[in-house]
Amino acid sequence: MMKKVVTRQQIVEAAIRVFGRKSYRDANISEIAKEANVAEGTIYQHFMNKEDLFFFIPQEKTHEFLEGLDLHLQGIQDTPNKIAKFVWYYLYFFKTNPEYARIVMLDMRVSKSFLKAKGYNLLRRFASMVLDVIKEGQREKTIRDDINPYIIRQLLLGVLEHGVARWLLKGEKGDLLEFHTQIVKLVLDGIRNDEVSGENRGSVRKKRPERSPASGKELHKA
Amino acid sequence: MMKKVVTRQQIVEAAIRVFGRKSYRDANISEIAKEANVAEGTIYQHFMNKEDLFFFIPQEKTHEFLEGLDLHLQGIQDTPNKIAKFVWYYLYFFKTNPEYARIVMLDMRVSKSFLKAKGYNLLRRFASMVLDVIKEGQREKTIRDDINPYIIRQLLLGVLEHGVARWLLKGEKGDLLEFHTQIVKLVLDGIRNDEVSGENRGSVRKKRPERSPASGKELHKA
DNA sequence: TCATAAATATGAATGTAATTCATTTTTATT
DNA sequence: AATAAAAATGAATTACATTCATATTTATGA
Repeated sequence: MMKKVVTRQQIVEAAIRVFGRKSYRDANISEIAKEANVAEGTIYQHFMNKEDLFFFIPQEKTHEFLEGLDLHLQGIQDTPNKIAKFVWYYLYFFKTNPEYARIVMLDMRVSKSFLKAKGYNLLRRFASMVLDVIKEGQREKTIRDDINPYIIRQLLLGVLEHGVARWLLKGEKGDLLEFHTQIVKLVLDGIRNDEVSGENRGSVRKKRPERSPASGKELHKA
Repeated sequence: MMKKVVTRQQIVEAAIRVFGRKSYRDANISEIAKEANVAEGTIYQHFMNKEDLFFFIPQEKTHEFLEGLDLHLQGIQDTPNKIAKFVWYYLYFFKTNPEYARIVMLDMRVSKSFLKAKGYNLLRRFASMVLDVIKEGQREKTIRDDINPYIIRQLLLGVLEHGVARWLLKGEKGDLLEFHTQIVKLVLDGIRNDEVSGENRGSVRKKRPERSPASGKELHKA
C-alpha cells in the first residue's frame, strides 16, 4: 500500500506542471493523466474531481512558504524591518516559484471554493502573522495606531498581490524584486511629500534622499 | 437590420445577469440563451464563443465608470484630494455595481485573454489617469518624487483591488466604503508612526488624531 | 508458496456543456 | 409580391469531465 502514495504524488506533480502552464480552464484531466503516466480514471480514485485536485496543490508549497518565512524573520528586531522582510520574502518566493504563483495568484485566489480549501487556511496563517506584526508594531509605537490594523494589512497585502498578479499576467517580464525597497518605503512612509504639503496637515519631515537611478518601467506599467 | 442590435443587447444583458451570479465556469450558454429569449445558436451569430461574449461585457459599464469618474474629479484642486476621490469613487462604483464587480474583479482581471479585450483598454485608461495625477502631484510637489510613479500607482490600485476582491469573495458583507478614509490616510501618509520612529529616519510629524471609533472587523479580516 | 480478499488502476461508456451547421424565418430591396 | 440577404434556429457534433464494470496489483494467512 505504498504504491498508492506514489501514484498520488505523480498525479499532483503532473497537475502542478499542467495547471502551472495552462489555467484551470484550459488544463484537462487527460493531459494530467498522460503526464502522470496514469489512466484518467485513476485520478478519480484519489481526488473527487478536477477542482478538488486543483485545490490540493498549494498545500505543500504553502507550508514551504511559511517555514521559509519563519526562518527569514528570525533575529529581526523591530516591526518596520519585519515588514520590509515580509515584502522581500513574498516577492522572492513567488519569483522563484512561478508555477505555484500562477496557480495560487491567478486561478485560485479569486475562487470562492478556495475559501473552503486547506491551502487557504495556510495563507490565512500568513495573513495572521502579518496582522500580529502590525499589532505588535502598534503596541511598541513603531506603527501608527490610529488606523485599524486590518486596513494596514490590506494595504500591505494589496500591493504585494497586485504586483505579483500583474507580473504574471505580463508574462513574468522584469525582476519582481526590483522595486521591493521602494514598496517598503511607500508602505511605511506614504506617498505624500512632507516638504511642501507639511503645511496642509501640520507636520514636517526632512527631505528624503534622492530617487535611486533605477527606474525600469518594464514591470509596473499599466 | 435593427433587430440584430436588439438581440445582441438582450444577449449581453442576460450574460451580465448570469455571469454576475455564477462565475464563468458555472454559467452556461444555454442559461444565457434562455434568459435572453434566444436560441443557443443565435449567441454564436453575435459572439465567437463563450469567452468572447464574456469579455464583451465590461465595455459599457467601464465607460460609465470613466465618465462618472471624470465628473467627480471636476473642481478638485490638489493631487491629494484627487487621490482621495479616486479611492472613494472606485469603492463607490463597485459597491453600487456588484455584478460588474464580480465579473471584472474575480473572473476577468486574472485572465491573460483579458489583456487583449477592449474592456481592458478602458481600464488602462483609468490606470493612466491615476498615473497622470501622480505625476502631476510630483511636479507640483504634493507627492513625493523620489519614488517611481508606477510604483506609487501600484500601491494605490493594489489596496483597492485587494479590498474589492476580498469583499466579493466574502459575499459582499459589510460596507465597502466604510474604510475609505483610512485607506486614503494610509496611502498618503504611510503606516509608520512618526512620533516615535522619527529618529530612525530623521523626520518629525505632529501627533495624528485619535483613531476613529468605527472598527468593524467584518470586511477586512483575513 | 499459494490462494484469496482487499485495494488500486484501467479505459470504455456516459453525461454535460460548448460549438457547428444545414435549414427556416425574418428583414430589406426591387 | 418576388427575391435576395441577413438573422435565427435547434438538432447534430465535439470536447471534456466523470462514472463504472472489469482487470490488475498488493496484502494476508493457511
